[in-house]
Amino acid sequence: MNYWLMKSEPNCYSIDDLKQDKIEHWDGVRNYQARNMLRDQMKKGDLAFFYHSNCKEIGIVGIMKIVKEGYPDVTARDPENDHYDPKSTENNPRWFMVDVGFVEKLKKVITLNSLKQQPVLAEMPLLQKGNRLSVMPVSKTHWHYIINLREH
DNA sequence: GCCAACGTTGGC
DNA sequence: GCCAACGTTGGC
Repeated sequence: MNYWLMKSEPNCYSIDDLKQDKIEHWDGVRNYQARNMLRDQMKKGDLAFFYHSNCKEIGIVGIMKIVKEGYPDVTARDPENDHYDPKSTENNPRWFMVDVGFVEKLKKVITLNSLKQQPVLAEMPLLQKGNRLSVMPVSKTHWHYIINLREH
């Protein structure tokens, strides 16, 4: 069982959207490192933090689970889509997505700032300088530590 | 294969 | 809106 953190800009797609949709494709990832994780490493049943980036209250806002493993991201082949990539073809798809299911919305956002205050989490990829990956792994230790920071 | 130019991400 | 950090592109 693996743990992940996945970023989304809430004005694009937020935890409230997922709460409403219950299950949604996690499409639009156009970075090879992130693509490889979506395609090769994410397994059904894995859990992931939903992270709001580029917004007023930056941080972890919820929990979701992987309900469908990596398959070709169809938005790459849609010329109308913002993430259209003409180099991705049906026989040789370049980009992948997974399906995620809503698990819970946190009562209170665990802010990026508060994560930075935790020495235990210093090694998290999320907190490393210049890390812009929109999908990244979370260690089991870090996962449980963060889970315990939740307010009930 | 190098690297300059450019685009994007995302915190502040 | 700024800008640092990083990825990608493409000429050579």
